[in-house]
Parts: sequence; C-alpha cells; structure tokens
Amino acid sequence: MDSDSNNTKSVKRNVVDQLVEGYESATQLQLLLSRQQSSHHIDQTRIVSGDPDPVNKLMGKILDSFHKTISVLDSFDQVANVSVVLEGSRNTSCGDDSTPVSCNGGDSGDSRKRLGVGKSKRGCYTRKKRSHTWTVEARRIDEDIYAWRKYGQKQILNSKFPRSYFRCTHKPTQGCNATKQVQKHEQDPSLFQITYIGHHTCNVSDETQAKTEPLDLEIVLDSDNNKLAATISQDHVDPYIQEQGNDISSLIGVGASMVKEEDYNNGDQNNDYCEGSSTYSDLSLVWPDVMMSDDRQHHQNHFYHGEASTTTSYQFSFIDNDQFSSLFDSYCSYEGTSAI
DNA sequence: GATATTTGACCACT
DNA sequence: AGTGGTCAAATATC
Repeated sequence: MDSDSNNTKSVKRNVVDQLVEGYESATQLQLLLSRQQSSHHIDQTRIVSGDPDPVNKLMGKILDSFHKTISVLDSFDQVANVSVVLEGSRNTSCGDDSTPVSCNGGDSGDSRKRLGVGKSKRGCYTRKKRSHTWTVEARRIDEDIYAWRKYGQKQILNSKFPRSYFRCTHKPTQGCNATKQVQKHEQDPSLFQITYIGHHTCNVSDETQAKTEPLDLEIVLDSDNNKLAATISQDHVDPYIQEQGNDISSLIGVGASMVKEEDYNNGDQNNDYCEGSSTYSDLSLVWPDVMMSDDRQHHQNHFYHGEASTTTSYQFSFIDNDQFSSLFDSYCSYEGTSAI
C-alpha cells in the first residue's frame, strides 16, 4: 500500500513536470504564432513538415512532452495492473495483440480446415484487441510519415465507400503492429476518415514520432464556446471517470490559461490541427486513388472513440498542476480499486 | 525479379 | 447468421 502510494506520487510528479514543460513551450509558441499571424496565414503543412523553423521545433517539443507523459501513464498502467487486462481478455485465442499471428501448431481442433497443408495459415489469425485507436478526418490520407502497405479492402454495410486496410510496412521486419483503416466520408467524399489502431513500434526517430503520432492525451480549446475541452483516450481514462464527467473538461474545470485564438477560416467550417505530418510521396504510391486532393491545409477533425473533439489550430490551453493533480487522483483512485 | 495491390476466402466477433 | 478484419494467391507495377 505505502509503496503503491509512493509510486503514484512519483509518477504524478513526473507527469506534472512534463505538462508544465509543455505549457512553457506552448506559451513561447503562442508568441511566435501571434507575430506570424499578424502578417500572413501560416502554412499548416509547413509547421509539421520538418522545416527547422522555431515554430516547428517548439511544436516538436510540445508533442514530445505529451508523448512522454503518455509513456509515463502507460508504465503506470502496467504497475497498477489495470482493468484493461480484463477487458482485453475477450480476445481469448492467441494472447495479446503483439503476438504474431500464428495458428498455434496443432490448432485447437478447428474443423474448418478446408485448405491443403501448404495453405493451412490462410485465414488463420487472431483479431487484434482494440487498443490505442483514434480516428482522424482529413482531406488527405497522407497525414503521417509512416510507410503503409495496403492489405485489404472491404465494402462496409450501409456505406457508400469501401474501407481500405493498411498495416505498417515494417511489420515483417520489425514486427510493428500499427494498422490503419481509411474510408471516404459519407457526407463529404473529399474527406477521409482514418482510423489508426495501435502505435508504431518500428524504428522511427523520436522527433518524427513526436510529430506524427497522434496523442492519446489531447488538451484543446473549443473555439465555439471558448471553454477548455480536454480529451483523453480511453486507454488512459477509465469509463468510471468518463461516467462521472463524460468529458474530462468537467474534471479539469473551465477557463484555464488560454492562448489567443487564431482567426483562421476560409469561409468553411473546417478546423485546423497542429499535429501530424505529411510526406506526399509515400502514400501516393501506396494508394493513389485517394490522393486526389490538392488541399494542403490539413483541415482535420479528431475523434476519439466516436466522440467528436473538434480542434482549432494555434490554440493551446493547459491545466495547471493542481488541476491536473485532481484529474490524476481521480484516475489513480479508480485504477487502484479496479485492480483489486 | 522484387515489391505492391487487388480480391476472394476464411475466421473472429456479436 | 451477418459483418468486419485479415490472409494469401493472383495480378499489376516498377
């Protein structure tokens, strides 16, 4: 009990430190952006494309900070032996999602073998448990720099457009299990819904990863009602917390320190997003069909587990230590009870 | 020839 | 039983 408590405090301090660092970086970024915005619009793709400008460096720092935070939380999950394990147990056949697909030689008496010995692996796989999933709406599907390989396409019931399935190119060589699904938006076919499943474990530099890995923890400002809206993936916040607030913002509170809102609208309703990156070449090779849009402004909405979390670029809000501590306490107290 | 994509079949899950 | 996710042979592209 005591050791658990000490461990919790240590982790909490670590997390808070990372967030404070992110806050400081965001403040600097705000100053930079406000200067640039006064003269001209910022090319959104430039921010994330790797240009060694100060804005980009700061963005990387911010994202890296949050990325580390997520890692801390992840490690805490393991320490706390959280309930995710119980939920994951639904996948009963072949262990965890990192387990390479295999048929467990000898198979479990599955009578559905219709193929010859040489083809016995056909269709034999274990479906991944749903870990770390998030959905992005984008006008282009190349909003990350990872190399993807298409492995399937399926017509989905009641959907006009087929869904395409991609996995990380490095799966065979590095065992990276990240996958993504791409489907055209029903209402607006110029938009794509991209669902990422799992994080990349392939060898990508931290900087690149920080710029491209969507965050599980996202704290944004809702420009419409001018309130702080924080969204944390269910991988890190248990339903118990959501039950109490349904939205993390209710736990955090409203009106934390805010940064100037960028008045960036071209007359449409799309929102910008400061995350992700683009290399056009990669996916244009992988899936030229969907590379038709020339729009490089990266208008995106982010959805987490079906809940819309509309974000606006150039806006950053961060909670202070006490607020985050409160949130974290809620999180920890639940994890503590659920693990027993 | 190597690599990537397409597509029908198979299997897990609900 | 229906649907969605994955496999892998066939095919296309470089």
